[in-house]
Amino acid sequence: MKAAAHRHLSHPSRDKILDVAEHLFARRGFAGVGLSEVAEGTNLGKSSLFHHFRSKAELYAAVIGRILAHIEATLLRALAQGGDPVARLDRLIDAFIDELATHPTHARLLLRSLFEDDELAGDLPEEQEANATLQRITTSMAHLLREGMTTGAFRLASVTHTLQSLIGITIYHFASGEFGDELIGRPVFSAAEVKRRKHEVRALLHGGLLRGSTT
Amino acid sequence: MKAAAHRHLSHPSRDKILDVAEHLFARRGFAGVGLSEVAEGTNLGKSSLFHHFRSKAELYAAVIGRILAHIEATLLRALAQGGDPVARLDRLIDAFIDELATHPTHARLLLRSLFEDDELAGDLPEEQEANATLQRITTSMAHLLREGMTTGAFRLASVTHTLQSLIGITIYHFASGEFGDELIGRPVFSAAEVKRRKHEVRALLHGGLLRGSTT
DNA sequence: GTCTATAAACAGATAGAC
DNA sequence: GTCTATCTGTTTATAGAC
Repeated sequence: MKAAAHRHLSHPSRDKILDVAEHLFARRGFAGVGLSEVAEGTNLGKSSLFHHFRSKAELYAAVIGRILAHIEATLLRALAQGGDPVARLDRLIDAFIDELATHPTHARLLLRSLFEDDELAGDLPEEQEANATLQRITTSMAHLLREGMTTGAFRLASVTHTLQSLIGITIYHFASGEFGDELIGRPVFSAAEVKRRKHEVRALLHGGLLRGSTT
Repeated sequence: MKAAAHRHLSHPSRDKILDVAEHLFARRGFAGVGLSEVAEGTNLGKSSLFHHFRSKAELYAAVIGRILAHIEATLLRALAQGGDPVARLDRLIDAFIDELATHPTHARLLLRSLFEDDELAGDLPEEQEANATLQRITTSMAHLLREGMTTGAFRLASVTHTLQSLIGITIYHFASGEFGDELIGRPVFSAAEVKRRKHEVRALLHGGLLRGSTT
């Protein structure tokens, strides 16, 4: 108990570094951010960063790990409330969208961590823990889909492809930045558009795009 | 006529640079690629790159512009074949998926160009032409959705949110890299999985995820 | 159109004082 | 735990010979 508790104690400088790095990495990615910028944003010297993180890669992995842990907690809380598969899926999507809308850096970082696999070697313990968290998230979502299909609540489909579609629909939208804002016509992160997004995604998942067809 | 034709003449070195840069930028993004790598991959000296492109940003914009032009041509060809809105949407999605599957760099570059707006200033003529192409693509897709909704072929929904969903479902999947491969269990770009993707996306768009509901 | 050489700025990381 | 100073390598870009 006590051994794990240190993770949640506040380390002011460390947390400040993580906060600043999270915003910068979300905007410009791993390679696009210099440690001098991070130092500047934290009012610390560049060298002080290396007291808290051994390398830039470790800092990046820590940022990703922190948001994945937060997302996992949010989604598991939504799933744990029970109900039939349809109710749980609706709640899961709503919770996911709320999470991404509340933390505008998360969608971009999540998307980057999924397809910037080339930037990191993958050998740091922080990266492996982040990958494990990601694994657990996808596994619980896949389990829900599988259950819904066996009980007949969901149409029979490929679980993994459906999972990819859910990820694409939810995460991409909140990562689309200026393009999304201009396309939608209002800020993607505004309260009204977040509410509309939930409604639109739910409608698409429930009934598809076509009218009155179940093909 | 003759004035525009020079765009399509072959400029061996220039095209080779674009090819090499396209692969590198797709993997590691704008900031993650050094011009020395591009030079190495083309068997040219670093300085020779500056004879063909004024700056790294211009090279990047040229890469993005080239793939956007290719995608626009592909999608317009699919739309031009006519038919009712449902037929045209199905053909559009199939053509889009085929395009992304045939050119594995495109999904990542497209996604990056949508949300790496911070990396480029946006003032180069190459960037503005790329943005105009992107605008035309989204406009024709929006037009199709609007037509389908007014004729009653599609369920009434937000055109722009539906557009975002279509983009997320199609592009993200082919940009998901190792994560996607591991989730699906087979290479996302394998012929069998591309075929399955088309089928799964069509099923989701036609009937949604729930069984026998049209809510 | 490609090359060598070089400039000038910046990167990540380390040493050691305080 | 933060600092100054420094090392080493790399970055984009330019100048000018061929």
